[in-house]
Amino acid sequence: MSSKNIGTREKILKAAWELLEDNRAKSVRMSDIAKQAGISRQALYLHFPTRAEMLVATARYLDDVKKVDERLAASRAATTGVERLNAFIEAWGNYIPEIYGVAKAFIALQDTDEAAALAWSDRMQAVRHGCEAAVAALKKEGALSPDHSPKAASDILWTLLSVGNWEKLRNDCGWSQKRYIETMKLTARRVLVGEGAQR
Amino acid sequence: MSSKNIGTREKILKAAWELLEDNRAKSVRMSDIAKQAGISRQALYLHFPTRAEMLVATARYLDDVKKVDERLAASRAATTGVERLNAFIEAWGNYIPEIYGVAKAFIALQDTDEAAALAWSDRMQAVRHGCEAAVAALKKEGALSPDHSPKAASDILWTLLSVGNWEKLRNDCGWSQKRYIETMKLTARRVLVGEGAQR
DNA sequence: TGTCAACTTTACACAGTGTCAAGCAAAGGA
DNA sequence: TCCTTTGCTTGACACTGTGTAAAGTTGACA
Repeated sequence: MSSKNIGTREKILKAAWELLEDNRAKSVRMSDIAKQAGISRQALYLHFPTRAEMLVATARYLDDVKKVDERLAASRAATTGVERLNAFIEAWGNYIPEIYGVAKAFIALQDTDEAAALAWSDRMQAVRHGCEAAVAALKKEGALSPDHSPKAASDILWTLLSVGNWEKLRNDCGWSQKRYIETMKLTARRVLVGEGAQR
Repeated sequence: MSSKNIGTREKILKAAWELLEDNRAKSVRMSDIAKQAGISRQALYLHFPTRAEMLVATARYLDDVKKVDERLAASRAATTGVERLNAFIEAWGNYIPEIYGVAKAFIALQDTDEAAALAWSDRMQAVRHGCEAAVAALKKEGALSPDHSPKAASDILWTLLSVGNWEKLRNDCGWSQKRYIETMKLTARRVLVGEGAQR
């Protein structure tokens, strides 16, 4: 044990996750998390100095449990560029609903908390690398649309696949998850892949 | 005069706008707005019962000064569907930077304040109607891609043109406003317009 | 038996929103 | 001229949520 009780720390992270998961939008307070974890509010501060750092830890915990990086990396196995693009969209797009609660809390914190903003931007960079890899695969086989440089194409794909867009389509527009994935695949292909290599 | 001093009310709205405009991200407090308007914090509450209602009024004031609805309506003058789509993207896309400060404050409020959420969603519905009109124009001349129903196409266009996407591309990806507009036009065409009628 | 770590309880400082009440100054009747 | 109303000021305070501080409890382990 490096320090503290490892069990309590995990209880906290799980509690935070659970609350963020279904308490959508409503602010999850430190006291709520403590109650959920079955400990005192102050014990929380023994493990995490601030709310922001606790959320960062929660995000890491989630990534760890859910294995995002592995899932994103798996999309690299596809042979053709388009297949790879599809695999990446599927991997990330299906991951979003699993982290949505935590993601939303992070996005809300971005304006007020420097550390949280940094942590979130770091996680989003991982997604960006996935976008860049998919675009590079297209480029390599000449399938990338001549309208976009690889950087521009990555920017577009990254923006397209943002949590905000997922939220809008699923919540505001009432799309199903399946439809979201399929439309994203189609859209990405239309925008990024050159006319000759659409399929 | 219905009540209160109309001059002070406008001073407040202008002050709020100015602060939201360049105080990006940093939270603009009621006391900050009062100071900027040259009145006491309490006088603010004589005009607006809550921060949320003040922001709603600020948004309305902005729309009034900037004439969004007129600008969006102007895009309906275009003859062909694609031209209309372009005109709409240009009108709305160039409006975003002018309201970005206020928009951001609203988006931040969405989770905590019901009234603010409603007001913002109402404003976004206006944009949505513009999207629907542009899509309908495409559909009418058979230029709408067979991949999408009018509703789906509107959803996609609406999502594409969200403030969040503008923010990501301009701030995180470093795009120029001109580039944003041009790429959005191209993207919308690629995604929404059928193969035969791309230009 | 003593000590240490993890946790509890209680209390408080601080920021920001929103409320309340008393006072003040100018405009405009009667 | 006095009186009332309107729009504002000043100052105090309640409430919520975060984060700090300190003293007390409990159980493990040596």
